[in-house]
Amino acid sequence: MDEHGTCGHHGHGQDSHAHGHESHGPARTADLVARAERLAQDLGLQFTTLRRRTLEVVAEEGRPLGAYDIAERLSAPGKRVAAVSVYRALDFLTEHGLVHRIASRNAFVPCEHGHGAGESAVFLICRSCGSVDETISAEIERSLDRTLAQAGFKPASRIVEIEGECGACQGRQGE
Amino acid sequence: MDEHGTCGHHGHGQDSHAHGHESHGPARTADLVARAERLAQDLGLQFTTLRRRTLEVVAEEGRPLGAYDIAERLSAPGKRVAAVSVYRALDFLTEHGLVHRIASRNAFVPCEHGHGAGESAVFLICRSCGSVDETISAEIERSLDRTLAQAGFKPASRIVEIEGECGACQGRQGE
DNA sequence: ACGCGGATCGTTACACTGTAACAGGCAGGG
DNA sequence: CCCTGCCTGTTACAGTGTAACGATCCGCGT
Repeated sequence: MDEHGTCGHHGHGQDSHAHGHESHGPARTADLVARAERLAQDLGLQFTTLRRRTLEVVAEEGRPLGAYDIAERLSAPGKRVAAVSVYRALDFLTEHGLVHRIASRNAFVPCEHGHGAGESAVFLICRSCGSVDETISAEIERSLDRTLAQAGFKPASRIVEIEGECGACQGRQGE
Repeated sequence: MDEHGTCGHHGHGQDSHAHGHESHGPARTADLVARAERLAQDLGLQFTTLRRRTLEVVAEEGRPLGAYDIAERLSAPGKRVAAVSVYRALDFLTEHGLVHRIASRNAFVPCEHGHGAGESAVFLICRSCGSVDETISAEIERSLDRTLAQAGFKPASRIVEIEGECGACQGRQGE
């Protein structure tokens, strides 16, 4: 159930295509942790060990992780971490834009660029390799804002998730 | 936990704003059932009693219903309908575009306009009254298509769900 | 030092969401 | 009639998420 096939993408970065995640690994993780520490410092919040480790686990994995998966990875033979604790840590992390929740998968991914928590992202979820690519398009935001204004609707949070096949997986089709 | 406050909306229907659901009631229900019967006729599918009643229940309610809520409404003192049966009926109904699943709520709403199952809709979910408004914007679709093409991503299904406050609820704020 | 309040975390219990597997029922075709 | 395919009923179970309570830790004012 693992084998996440290193979906390379390629992203000729137009329109602030903010990913470039060959090997989601430790680099991004360190960035995220640093951002979290700065954020906690500035706002007087507590970036506790559990929260840091939760963030690290999510960031190391290159694809969406369920809360129970995270709990499992955080647990050690003598030291079990309950899912409920992970949920609380995830609440904190999502509130401050450090991780995103993928509603269509009940899973979580690290935020792959430094946008504030208020912005909206588009998630491209590959059905073949399971990778998630986070992009931002000002054009989409504009169209959405226009539609929302027409409907007299005041948005609080936006969920845009596209399922399909990523560029890398279209090459090795049916393989 | 009910009290769905009759969120009237109003929708000055620009950009194919396809709702107009003052009182989601029986009218829409009959339309949907008729559509389902035609569809089943044409494709040689079975629009069974369970599927029809499930569709009716979803259509009568003006807001997202969970599968277990539907099961409860379909059950009678001596005749219990299991949730798993409802899920199967919902699978059928969603596959053919008669109802939509709201991923962020794990709930289902009737399709409020006659688009084919392939199209993509934008769901406006009100946090105050719980109503869901389904709209379609060609502009948003174009922006999305452009972004997806740029990313080399081949979409299969699209989820666009905006949470916030609907026009009607903004009037009676905090009330 | 002491107590206090607030936030975090551990633990248990529970509700809700969704699927797998198997058996019975029902219609249509040979 | 039997066989086949689809739908449904039933049970069991896995996965997701929250409520509630207690313990702990930490900073703060006295």
